[in-house]
Amino acid sequence: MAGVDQETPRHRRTDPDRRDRIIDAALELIATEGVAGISHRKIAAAADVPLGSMTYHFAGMEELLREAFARFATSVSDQIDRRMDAAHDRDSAVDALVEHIEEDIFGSPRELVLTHELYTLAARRPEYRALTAAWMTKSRTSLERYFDPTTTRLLDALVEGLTIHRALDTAPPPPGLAREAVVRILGSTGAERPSS
Amino acid sequence: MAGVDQETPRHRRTDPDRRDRIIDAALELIATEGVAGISHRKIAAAADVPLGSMTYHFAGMEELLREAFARFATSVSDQIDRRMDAAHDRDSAVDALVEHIEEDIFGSPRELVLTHELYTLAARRPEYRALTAAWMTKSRTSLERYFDPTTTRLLDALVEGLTIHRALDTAPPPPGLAREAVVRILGSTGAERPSS
Amino acid sequence: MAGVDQETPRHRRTDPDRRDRIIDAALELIATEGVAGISHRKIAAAADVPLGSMTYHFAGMEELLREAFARFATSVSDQIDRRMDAAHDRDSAVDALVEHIEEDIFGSPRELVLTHELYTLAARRPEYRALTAAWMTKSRTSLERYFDPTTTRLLDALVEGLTIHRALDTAPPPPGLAREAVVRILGSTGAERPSS
Amino acid sequence: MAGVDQETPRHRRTDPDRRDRIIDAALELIATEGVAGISHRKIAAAADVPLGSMTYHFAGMEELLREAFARFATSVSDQIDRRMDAAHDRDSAVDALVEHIEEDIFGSPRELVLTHELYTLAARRPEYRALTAAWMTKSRTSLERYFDPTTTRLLDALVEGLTIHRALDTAPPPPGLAREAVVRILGSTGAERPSS
DNA sequence: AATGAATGAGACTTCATTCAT
DNA sequence: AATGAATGAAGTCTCATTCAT
Repeated sequence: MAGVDQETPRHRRTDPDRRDRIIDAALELIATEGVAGISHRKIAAAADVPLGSMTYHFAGMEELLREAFARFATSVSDQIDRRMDAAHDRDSAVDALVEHIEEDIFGSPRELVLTHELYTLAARRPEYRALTAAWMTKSRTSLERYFDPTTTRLLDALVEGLTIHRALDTAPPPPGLAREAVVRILGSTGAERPSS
Repeated sequence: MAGVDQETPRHRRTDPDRRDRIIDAALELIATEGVAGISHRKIAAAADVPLGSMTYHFAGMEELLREAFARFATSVSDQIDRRMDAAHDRDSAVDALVEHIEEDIFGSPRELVLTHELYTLAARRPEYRALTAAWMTKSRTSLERYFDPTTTRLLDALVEGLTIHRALDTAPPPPGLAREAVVRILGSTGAERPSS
Repeated sequence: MAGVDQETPRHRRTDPDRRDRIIDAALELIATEGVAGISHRKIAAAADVPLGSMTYHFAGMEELLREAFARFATSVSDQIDRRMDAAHDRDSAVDALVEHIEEDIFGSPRELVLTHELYTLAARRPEYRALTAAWMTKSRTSLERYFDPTTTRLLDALVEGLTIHRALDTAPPPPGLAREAVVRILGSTGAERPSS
Repeated sequence: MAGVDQETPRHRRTDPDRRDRIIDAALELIATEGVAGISHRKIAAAADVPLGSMTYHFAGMEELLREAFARFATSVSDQIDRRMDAAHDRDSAVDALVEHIEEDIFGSPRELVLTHELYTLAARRPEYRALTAAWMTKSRTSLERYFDPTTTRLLDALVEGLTIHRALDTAPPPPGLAREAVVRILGSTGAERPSS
């Protein structure tokens, strides 16, 4: 199947990467210019596909947008999952969480920007809310390996708030803030971490 | 000559509210259609001003956008300020905070949406980050009447995270979550407050 | 449905002369109204193509302008070439040159005007200087069939100067001026040429 | 009169420099951006006068353009006049002429460009032809101090042609070309200059 | 006499989509 | 199945001019 392009098949079968390439290009372009700045033309050029392909593969910009953000939400929600996966106990989970807050998002403008683009879409439209809700569910599932449901919810919200404030402020937060936050949310529930 | 124009003056020469009306119309339109969906034409129509007015009063869409969000940020950051203003001690401040989380934002799709549009802009561009940073500063100043600086920062971040998760989830959060969060952040610092 | 469109196909899909027609229309409009007076709209109307065609076929007004003047420069530089082609010896070449000065340009306001529009562009921008330089090279090549290089250069300059002064003066020049000029430039070089 | 601005005259008399400043600014802007690129706005900004002044002082762009080019034509035609003025005999007049060809115009993009803008206008419209005709008349009068009328006309045309070709070519002309041209036009009329 | 405010017209360009192939 | 050609609608912005002051 794959890899038999050379022998001139009578009917060139549909190029399976085409769609993927378009979606990736769209995502990159959204990161750069915002949802407000994209267009079929720009995406087609970035993906190096003919303009006509765009409306052939996707019914409209709407559909493309939805698929692009679905891909993004999945990929980004894998992140905290991997971090929690790598942790082996509550203590290292806390460390991982702090690192996540302090590095993952601030370290990547691309993700920061795409996250907000998605939130903006989700704030207005239920279709996208499905994406953000699934993302949250996945985050929480990851966290629940080490924390009880309520603590998990609070930690999840806290991560969100700290991350956003870190990104949207002009001055950096005081050092150690993230850890302090986590410690307070944890309170006396379960094993307490001695001051690191 | 032709027509019945007598009542309306041919040229509305003086209209000092013009600029303001345009800004308000822009904000309303952004709430409805998003930054991606606005245009000079639509805003002009909504504000009932000639299209030519748009670039007369604002050097470009950029300038209009910036002024619109400046107005929004100011108005919305007054909100928590007023809530804290109305509180008279730490306990009622906590109550106010919980109410703020549970009502202010979720209660108004307009504000939720505009907030995210602004965050998206701010994530990409420093000019807008100035707006969000000022907003955060104002929130914190309000909170610092009742809480120490570190607690304030954490509460502020928590409010952000809980609000967003509330808005971007498809299921409502468990009741009492906001209060539980605040209580944990407060921890044993200062006044006791028995578990609600 | 409404109207009597039956005869005309709804969408004129294939029209291979489209680009050419636009260039011609542009040139004619420049002759009439000047580079300062043209616009996509006017050219589109003159060429009977949709406005949207303009930037579809040409990346911008710049590109259209360049192609239009390239066409013009080529067509006009063919002129003296043809005249020199028709001459069979030095004497008839001189006659042809005099006729060229006295008739070709003054005889056609269109060419006069377009020439100056091109010169104005070339005075400011190297891209257009490539056109005028090629034109001059071609003129000189034509003349060098009958005259040595230095004489050719001088004749070429003289033709230019006399033509322009003829066109930009309000009174006609004294009769015989062009011939006198050529005779002087030729001087005693080569064949004598008895006073006509 | 001049210099009594301090004592608050009851009625601020019309600022006599205003018109001049506008004309100069227009000329400079035309040199930079071309007739095609100017506008009331840009000129007003460059002259530092209110936009409203423009149509107050000049009936329209037409009038301003005419005055600007009248000023330019006068100033530039003074140039050769001064050169001929400085010469004291036929030989030094020839030297001055050669210098004029080789330096005056090529030395100043501004003048080159403005000259062509004027020629372009004159090629199309008689009003501007009056300007170019007067300019030529003045040039010829200057030259007739040293040369007979026919020679003058030919020299004048030659200067024109050589200057233009020098400016519109991409390669520089062979050295000594201008002098060779003048020598040939002079021919055996009057005193001949030995090859320098 | 002079000008700031305002605007309708029109400038160039980009766009999503359609259609014939 | 896929796409190059084409276009009508709409985008932002600039403009000359008018008018009230």
